[in-house]
Amino acid sequence: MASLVGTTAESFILHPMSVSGTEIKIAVDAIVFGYSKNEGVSVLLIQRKYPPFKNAWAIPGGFVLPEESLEEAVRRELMEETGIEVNYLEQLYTFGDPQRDPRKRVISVAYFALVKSAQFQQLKASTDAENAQWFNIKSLPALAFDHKKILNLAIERVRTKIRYQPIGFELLDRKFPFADLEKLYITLLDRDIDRRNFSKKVLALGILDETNEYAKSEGKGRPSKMYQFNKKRYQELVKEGINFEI
Amino acid sequence: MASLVGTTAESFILHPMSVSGTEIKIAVDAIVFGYSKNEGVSVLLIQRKYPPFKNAWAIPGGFVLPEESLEEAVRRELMEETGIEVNYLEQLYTFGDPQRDPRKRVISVAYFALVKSAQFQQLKASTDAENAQWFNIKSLPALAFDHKKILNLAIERVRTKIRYQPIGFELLDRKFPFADLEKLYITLLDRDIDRRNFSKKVLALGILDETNEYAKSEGKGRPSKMYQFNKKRYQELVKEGINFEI
DNA sequence: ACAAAAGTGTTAATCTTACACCCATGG
DNA sequence: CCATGGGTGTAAGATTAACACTTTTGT
Repeated sequence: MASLVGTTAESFILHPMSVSGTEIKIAVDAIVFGYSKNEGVSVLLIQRKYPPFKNAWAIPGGFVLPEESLEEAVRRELMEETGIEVNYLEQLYTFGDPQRDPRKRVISVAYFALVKSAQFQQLKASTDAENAQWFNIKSLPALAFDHKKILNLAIERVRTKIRYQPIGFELLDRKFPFADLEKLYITLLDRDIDRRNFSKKVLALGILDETNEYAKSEGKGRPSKMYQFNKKRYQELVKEGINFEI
Repeated sequence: MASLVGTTAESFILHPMSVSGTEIKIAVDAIVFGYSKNEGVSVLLIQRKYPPFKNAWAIPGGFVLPEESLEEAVRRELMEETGIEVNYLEQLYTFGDPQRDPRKRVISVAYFALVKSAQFQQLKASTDAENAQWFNIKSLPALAFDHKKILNLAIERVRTKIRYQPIGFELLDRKFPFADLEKLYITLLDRDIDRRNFSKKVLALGILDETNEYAKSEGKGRPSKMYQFNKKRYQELVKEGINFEI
């Protein structure tokens, strides 16, 4: 049987004693999204150190260990490769095409993840993972393997899902000015939103708590109230059959 | 390394020489839905011949072969185990909990599938797979492994998806009386539908062709026109940005 | 002629969209 | 006092929901 050295998919090396290759390896990959008001939506990529696709950018991920769940594997790999802890994690799709890895059959369970705005900012500065980097989704590099396809699916999923599930809040800080939420939706849906209609709609859902804090002004304009997402309330409302839709 | 005899997950046997068990096996499972006007929604299950869960009912599926895609694996296993060819196949979710199979680590990529009404009827009669059987989703037996969870997710997915994708047609015959479509929606959504509003809405989508055939009467009532789903037209409309929603 | 299911239109209610002015702050 | 962004209400239009009688067939 083929034997593998190392645990991350992007660095595995076929051992010289490899034989049949009938064994299928199972990996996880995670498309991590970050958001900031100024830069919009970014994804976290890592640069490969080994062939194939040496030096190409790729989605972080790696092989699943025998005793860990898929989600644990994702969180472990993200920590190892990028030093990040995500805030929201959801299974996206499983990619299993026999040719997707040129070396060997690898089936990859892809996840997408969201990080809070503050953490996204912070990570940008950290020196933790030198070969990990955020890329704005409007200017992505070429990607290794079928990672472009995975990434496109993830982007589409987030765009779609944000309209009927309150996942947008997972990209903002815990407390945020209302305008940030609006800007996030404008960015993701790529169209203008009427501020009045949007705020009426969102506030009518009853899942945002108004805090008594105000945004520190950035030099100009009226400071805005800070809001926070009330997850408990949201879950209660879901049970009562209310449905989020924007 | 553990070695496995046979290809179907529900019948695999650990070879006496098994050692470490660090190898993860990859399987596919498929929840196949059938529908008939009289019996409503059914799923296809197989009865296990080997322990664990010997004689319990289970979702059909099995291990992925080294050279086949996941979807090919599903179709192959369905043919082998139940003799069925499905009409619609979509990936559902990947189940990877380390404890889900008591013997060994098995990650399963679950699919759901839809078969046309006529084929569903026909298969019920066929003697092809003696240990395969249709069960109405309202009276399901206990299931092996975590298959109950998988099945529940599949049911939920179909119920949700039928509201925004035209997958309902995949459960009916190619030509069907309008009332059958309505009854399917009533069954799946589990609530009454106003016949006039429903037909207005569906016909307004412009994706149903009226044929010049009429349903053979079943003894009483006015015979209905037969309709058929125009998939090509639907795809054109999707490109133009129209969206199906019921 | 009656029982059973198919076919069809109108109105009220709800939801969605379009639209513009005043307010609070910093410079 | 000006520039900037925050905060807010109303009316028209579009969509959805409620509702019942006529037609066609078999018996």
